Amino acid sequence: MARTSPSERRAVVATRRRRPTLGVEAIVEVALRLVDTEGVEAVTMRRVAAEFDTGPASLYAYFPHKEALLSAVLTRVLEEIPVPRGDDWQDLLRRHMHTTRDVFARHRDVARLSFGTVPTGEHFVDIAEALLAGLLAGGVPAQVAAWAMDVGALYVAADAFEGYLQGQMFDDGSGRPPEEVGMEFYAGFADAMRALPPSRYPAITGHVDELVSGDGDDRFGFGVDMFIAGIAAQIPR
Amino acid sequence: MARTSPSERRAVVATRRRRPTLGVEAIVEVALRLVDTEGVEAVTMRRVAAEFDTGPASLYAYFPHKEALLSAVLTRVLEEIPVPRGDDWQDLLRRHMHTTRDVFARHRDVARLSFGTVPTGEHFVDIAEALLAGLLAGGVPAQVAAWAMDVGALYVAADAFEGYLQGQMFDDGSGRPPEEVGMEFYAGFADAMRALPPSRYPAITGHVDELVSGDGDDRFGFGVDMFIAGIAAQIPR
DNA sequence: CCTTCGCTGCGAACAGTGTTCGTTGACGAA
DNA sequence: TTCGTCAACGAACACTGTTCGCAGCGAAGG
Repeated sequence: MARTSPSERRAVVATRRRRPTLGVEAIVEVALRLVDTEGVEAVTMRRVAAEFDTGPASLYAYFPHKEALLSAVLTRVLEEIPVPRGDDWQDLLRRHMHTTRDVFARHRDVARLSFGTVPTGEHFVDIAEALLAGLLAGGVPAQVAAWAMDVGALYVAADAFEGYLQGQMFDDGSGRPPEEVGMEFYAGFADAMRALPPSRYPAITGHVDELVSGDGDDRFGFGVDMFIAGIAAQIPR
Repeated sequence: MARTSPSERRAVVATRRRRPTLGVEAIVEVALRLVDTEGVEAVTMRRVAAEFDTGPASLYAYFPHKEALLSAVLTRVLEEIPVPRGDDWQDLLRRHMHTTRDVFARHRDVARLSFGTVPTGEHFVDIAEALLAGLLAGGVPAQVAAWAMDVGALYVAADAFEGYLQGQMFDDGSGRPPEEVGMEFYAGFADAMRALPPSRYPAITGHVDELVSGDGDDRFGFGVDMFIAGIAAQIPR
C-alpha cells in the first residue's frame, strides 16, 4: 500500500496546503479559470476535479450536475456587472449595454450560458431596478421599458456570443494573428460580392464597401444606438 | 459467419429498398428529422448512421466532421426562408423577420447552429439583395441598411433560440401542459417581485404587471417594431 | 466509553460520445 | 486478367457525464 489514505492526504493539505480545499466557491473559481483560458467546452468534471487532485465524483457532493456548476459560473460572472448609472436614460442604457458586453468578452464564451436562463439573485434585481427607474424617469412607458430590458439583454448576450465565435473562426487555422486572417477573409468576401452579376444584384454589388465595413465593436455600437432610438420613438410627447 | 456481407446487404437494398442509400442529401434529411423530433443534441453520428443500418464511420466519407453535417442541416433549413416581399420597407422587414423566426421555430433549436456562421449560398444572396434593395428604396442610408441586416439577423436567431429554451424549461418536469407550468412559473415570479421592499425597489414593485406581461410572440413583435423604429429614426428627411 | 448515524470524499465502472485505423469488396480502366 | 481507386465499415481509442458503493470521519445517543 504505497498510496496514502484520504485522511493522511487531508492532514498533509491542512499543514502544507498542497491543493485548494473542496467547496462550492473554490470549484466555481477553478471552472471559471478554465472558461477564461480555454472556453466553456473545456470545463470538464474531470479537469475541474483534477485541480483538487481527485476524481469527478467528488464534485457531485456540491453540484447535482454539470449544468448547475456552469450556472453558478454564470452568476459569478454576472456579479461583475456594476449597477448602472448615467446622466439620462439613453446614457444609462448605452453604458450598461457596453459594460455588460465587456464583462462577457472578458470571459470568452460565457455568454452562451445565459441563453435560456432567467437570472435571479439580489445583484440582478438591483440592476433591473436601476434600469427600470432610469427609463421611467425619462418618460418611457412602463410596458415599453419592461420589454426593452428583455430585448436588450438578449441582444447583448447574442452579440457577445457571436463576437467570440467570429473571433475563434479566425485563429483556429494557423498561428497567424487572427485580425490579419479576418481582414483577408473579408477581403475575399468583398471580392466574391463584387463578382456577382450587377443586373441581378444591383443593391449588393453597388454597396459592397458598406456591407463589409466596420468591426464587431462598430456594429455593436450601431445596434445599441438603434435600439435606443427605437425606444425613444415610443416616448409620447 | 451468420452475418451478411456488405455486398449481400447492398443487393437486398437494391431490390427490396429496406433502407435509404447513403449520400449527402439523405444523411442531411435523416439528421434534420432527428433535429425536428428531439433537438440538435439528439443528432449523433451513431444514431444517424443507424438509420442506414451501418456504423458512424460510414458518414465520414460524406462529411469531414459532425460540425459539417450540422452546418449542412442549417443551410437546408435556411432554404425554407422565402425571398422577402412587402409593400414598403417596414412591411418587408417585419414580414421577413417573422417568417424567419417561424422557420426556426419549426425545427426546434436549429437556431443555435446559426451562431458564429456567415451564411453563404445563392439563396441567401437572393434574400440579402431583396432586403437591401427594399431598404435603399425606402430611403434608408446604405451603411444603416447594411448593418441593420446584420443586427436583425442576429436578433431573430437569438430570439428563436431563447424561445425554444424557455419552452423546454416548462415541460422537462412533469407530463403537464408546458404553458400551464409556464403560467404558474410567472405567477410565482410576479409574487416574488411583489414581495420586495417597495422602499428599495419602487420601480419594480410598482410595475410587476408590465414586467411579466406578454408571451414570447408579443415580446418578439415588440422587438421587431422597435428595431424598425430604430432604422426609421435614421432616415434623413 | 461504545455504538450508530450521516456526511464528505472518491475509486471504479457504465453507457455514451466524436473520430481514426486498417481492412474489405466492388467496379472501371488497362 | 490484373491493377488501382474508393466507398463502406468493424473495431478500437480517448474522452464525456453520471452512478454505485465503500471507506473514514465527527457528532449524537445510549
